[in-house]
Amino acid sequence: MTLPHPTADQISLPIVLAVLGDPTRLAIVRYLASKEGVPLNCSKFLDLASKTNLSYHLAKLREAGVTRSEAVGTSRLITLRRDDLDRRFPGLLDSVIAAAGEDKALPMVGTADSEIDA
Amino acid sequence: MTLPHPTADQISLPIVLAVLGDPTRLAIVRYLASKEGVPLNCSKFLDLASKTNLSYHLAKLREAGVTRSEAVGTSRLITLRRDDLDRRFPGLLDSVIAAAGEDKALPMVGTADSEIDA
DNA sequence: TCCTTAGTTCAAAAGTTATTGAACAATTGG
DNA sequence: CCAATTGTTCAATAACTTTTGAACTAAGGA
Repeated sequence: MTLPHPTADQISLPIVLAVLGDPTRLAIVRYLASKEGVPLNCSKFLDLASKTNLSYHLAKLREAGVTRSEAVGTSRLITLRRDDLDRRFPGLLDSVIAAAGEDKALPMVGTADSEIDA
Repeated sequence: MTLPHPTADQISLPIVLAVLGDPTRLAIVRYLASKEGVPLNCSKFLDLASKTNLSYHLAKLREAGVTRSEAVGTSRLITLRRDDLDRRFPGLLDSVIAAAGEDKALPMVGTADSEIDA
């Protein structure tokens, strides 16, 4: 672990909720949850936002304690902090992810808007 | 019901999360949940914020579909939309409220800071 | 070494949200 | 009718957040 992460007990509920209250970040978390166990790098999310903007959103998720980012070579391997989140806020992540799955308005990783509009 | 409320299926997950991601609003929801069934008026929340600011936060909660405000005389009776929220986002409200209950940093209705600091 | 890939940082601009006070309505009680 | 109570609206401001592009670092491969 290279970048600054809060410890499990530093994770704050309002901050987590605010961070998840952004459609781009919610889409990232939803995708991470769907690939749980598989560490993903930032490039997976490039259809959600620009590289710079992704860097910003991924930092927000990391600083809130929602994700863990590990530097490996020039990559960042990003994982959901499910263990810590479940311990701090039992049931929260699952209900958010389930609800996000029902939300047709959320952006999706791997679903180019251009293909839909075309 | 007098003021504009979204219908249950208009309630949006990111908006609900963003709205709950504010400590003042989270404290309001936490208190509403603790008095569930009892409609409360705005004055109950005056130790959280000024009257004007409360009006703003209560409007946000209402517009997000988290609360229902009914005009009765010069009062607004405010209730949690638990039924609609549970239907749309099963488990979400309960896990948020449970987590908020553990959060010592959240402002509290009926606990004047002045008394604590004194 | 040079080039590419992966991602960060910085500063600026744009947009949004929160907070305030003064002025306003609407209802209720005297 | 008058005054008090309850809460809203409005405009201003302050404070954040998001987005952008250009410049940067760091690792890895040819």
